[in-house]
Amino acid sequence: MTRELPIAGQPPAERADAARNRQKIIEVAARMIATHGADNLSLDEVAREANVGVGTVYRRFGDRTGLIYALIDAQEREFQAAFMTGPPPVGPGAPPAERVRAFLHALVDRKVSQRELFLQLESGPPSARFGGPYRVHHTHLATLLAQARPGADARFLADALLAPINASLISHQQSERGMTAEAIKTGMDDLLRLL
Amino acid sequence: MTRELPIAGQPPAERADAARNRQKIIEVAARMIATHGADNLSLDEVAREANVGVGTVYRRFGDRTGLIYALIDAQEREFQAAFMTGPPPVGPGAPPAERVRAFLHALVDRKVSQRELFLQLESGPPSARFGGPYRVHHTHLATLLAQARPGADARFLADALLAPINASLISHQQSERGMTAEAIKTGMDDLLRLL
DNA sequence: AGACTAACCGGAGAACTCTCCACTTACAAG
DNA sequence: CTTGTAAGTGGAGAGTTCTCCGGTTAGTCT
Repeated sequence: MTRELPIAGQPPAERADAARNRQKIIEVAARMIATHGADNLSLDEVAREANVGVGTVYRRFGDRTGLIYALIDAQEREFQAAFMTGPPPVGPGAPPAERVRAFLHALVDRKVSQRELFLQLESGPPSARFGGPYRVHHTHLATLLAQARPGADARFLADALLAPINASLISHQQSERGMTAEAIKTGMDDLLRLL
Repeated sequence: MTRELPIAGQPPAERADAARNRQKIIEVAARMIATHGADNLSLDEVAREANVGVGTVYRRFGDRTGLIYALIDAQEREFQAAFMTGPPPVGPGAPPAERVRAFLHALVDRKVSQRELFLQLESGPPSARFGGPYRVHHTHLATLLAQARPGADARFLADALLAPINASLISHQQSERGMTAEAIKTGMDDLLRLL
């Protein structure tokens, strides 16, 4: 008897068939990326493989970037929970400067581990790059920086610290210059120490 | 009698008809961008407008990004000449720290003034983003930084300073947060002062 | 149960980027 | 001037992303 009760002023819940399709599409896309790589992901092919029309994919996810983002979303929620309400040093409790450092390290790890997906996401339209997650990261970082470095332009500084942690730069540093994730984190530490 | 003399060991010069077509394509593309915006540039349409097959466009410029780059190239050459051999403070003669600052300011201006083109270029494949110009800028900046801040990891630092000066972030800062080019330069100055 | 309707579905098709290759042409050499 | 050929040409077509909309269905209400 788990009927969906209508909630006043709430957008109507997703229909059961639609939810099934969304799930199926995400599964298929994840599988196809695992085998063929994210840059060869064709939404036509995803639709075919999921036994769904291509229109359905677009209705559910808006565009290519939207689907990519859906694949990132689960980890992004975890990440946000970690720095908003999780344990120190990344969560509240530690001194701001330390939280900044922990946050940037965690972000580097995140970009490295989902490198391919972020590469796709970041080559989409700017709205995708700076919407949602970026805004949250930026606000969070700017708040910490305002505490750690009163007087500085925290918002610009946040942009400036976030900017080097982008998938295509990291990818370039790793493949073209042989840097490891650790080396990148060390670099960020140096940068922070200088500040 | 201005015949092209063959130069030993040199790749053969571009044929006259090919040069004409290249020129025509660039002109048409520039005009179409001026009227319709860079993100609505269709290479099919450029080809049609230039009375040329689409194959010719691709033979000349490789891909979409290649054509975009050709439109940026003239100013890029000027820019590189300015910081390699031009007058101080951006050119040689001024102290390294000052040259760094002048270089970053000039780069901000450049990205702002050709914002649309860079936006296109930077949303292409990473090879386009970090090929050619980036490599030159990075090498130049790293060299200056090695002099100005001996002991620091100049190469990483160069990446980190170049990263915030990217077209889509700048575009976002301008349109979404109302920052001017001056505000961005001021922010970079603050960052440099902290270092 | 039956009917109503908002949400959903699928696939044709428009618009684009890029590849391929049979044909054409500029131009250096004889 | 003629000729050989490397360079250049153009457009058909493959493979994408995304839009549109007539037909279908899940879930609710009586």
